[in-house]
Amino acid sequence: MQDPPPPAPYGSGRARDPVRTQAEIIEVAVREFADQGYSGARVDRIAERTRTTKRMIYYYFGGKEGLYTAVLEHVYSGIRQREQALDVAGLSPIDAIRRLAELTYDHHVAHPDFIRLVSIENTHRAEHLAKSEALSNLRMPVLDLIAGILEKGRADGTIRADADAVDVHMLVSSYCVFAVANRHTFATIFARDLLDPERRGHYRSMVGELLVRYLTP
Amino acid sequence: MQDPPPPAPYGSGRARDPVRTQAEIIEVAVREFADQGYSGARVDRIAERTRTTKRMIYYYFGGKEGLYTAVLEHVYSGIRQREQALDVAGLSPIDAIRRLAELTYDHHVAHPDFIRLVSIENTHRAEHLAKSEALSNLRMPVLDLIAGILEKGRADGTIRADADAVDVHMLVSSYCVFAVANRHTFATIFARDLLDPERRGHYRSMVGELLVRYLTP
DNA sequence: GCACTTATGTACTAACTAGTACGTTAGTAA
DNA sequence: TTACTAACGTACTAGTTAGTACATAAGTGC
Repeated sequence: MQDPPPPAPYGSGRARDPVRTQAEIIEVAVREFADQGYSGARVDRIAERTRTTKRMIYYYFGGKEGLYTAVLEHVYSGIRQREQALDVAGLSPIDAIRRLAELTYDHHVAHPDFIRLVSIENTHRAEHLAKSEALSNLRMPVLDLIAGILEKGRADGTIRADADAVDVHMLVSSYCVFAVANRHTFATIFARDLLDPERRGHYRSMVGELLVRYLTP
Repeated sequence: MQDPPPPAPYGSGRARDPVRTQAEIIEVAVREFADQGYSGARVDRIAERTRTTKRMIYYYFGGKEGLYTAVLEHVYSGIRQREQALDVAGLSPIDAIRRLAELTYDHHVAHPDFIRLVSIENTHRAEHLAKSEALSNLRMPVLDLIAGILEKGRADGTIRADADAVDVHMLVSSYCVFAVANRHTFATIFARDLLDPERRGHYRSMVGELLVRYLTP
């Protein structure tokens, strides 16, 4: 009698809800893969942490690799959507670049799982990304935004003529990704936490200034 | 009779050479861990690719984790030694910074395994680095070099007063690490290989210019 | 040439892990 | 209400993988 029957957790019987089941699997899998890497992630552990079973992972995603690819597609579609919401209209080209750099910094700091998954995918030489049709042809909207700013700036002489949109994106990304992706080894060796809330403002304005100085003629 | 005895591969009997045995294990393990990540690496595969057996890995390194830590210590000691050989004497502070940035770029491009292992260690939140006494207290010599350059430049007015050595190192690292670490996802999505030999010169001078512009008062 | 330590090889195991065979229930359309 | 399909759960398996028990040979000191 010290063994009361466990209450049926979510109503009686099974709650059939394929959309929620898949969403929940993805959500848990994002964390597991971001935390443990592809090889370190465990399908059983993911299943445990959902309200469904391992069987459903195989039912919906085919297997570990399919689930991982779905996770990549999920997080990339997230950043793509947020990039489309970026707004720098009404700013001068220089201010627009500064704003873009700072917003990118904010975004990356706010989404470490995305950065971790990108690092992990690079460890595997982006082979899953390349295989995914949904992803390998993905053009990121931020590129068009940058190209527009640069063009305007070149026209009014506030931005150097040889500025290239992909390079600008690379500069912003490298700075923002590093702070998140290499946070732990950097902190261990140089005793400085790049994401220390007290230094956020400093590092945030730094990337803006870095880009502005680089792009000024 | 169609089964000729396999020739003893390396002289007759066992060649006892503990130094070479350990060195060979480390060398093979660097590649395996850099290629596959910590969880993806296989102790059996490492053993296969050496002239010794798995038993020796456990004899010398205690286990997979000990071997991985030894690999980290090995590659960090390598970069530390090469940093000590950096020579920017006789250059103006500005030229010294430019040179330092470009040499760091060259170094990182030449040692992708190191960058990959750092990424992998960050995936695991630098827990092995932190545990290793040999590594967690490691001060990188490049920091003193940068500090010296900045001090000289502040004195003669060629470098802004608020420049910080750790931040400068972070700027250089972020750029150089990104090109190697995120090469694959970047190439897949933006169709540009950051390590394309034809673009090396461009990206090499870019990091120098980036730093010089940022540090100019 | 003998005792002892270090280095090495072979063969094995316990535990884990991705994946599956098989059965069952909930909703749906007729 | 019945036949059917999509969604789900349980119990299992085959293969892998880190780690070990045990035996043995190569040097070393005397």
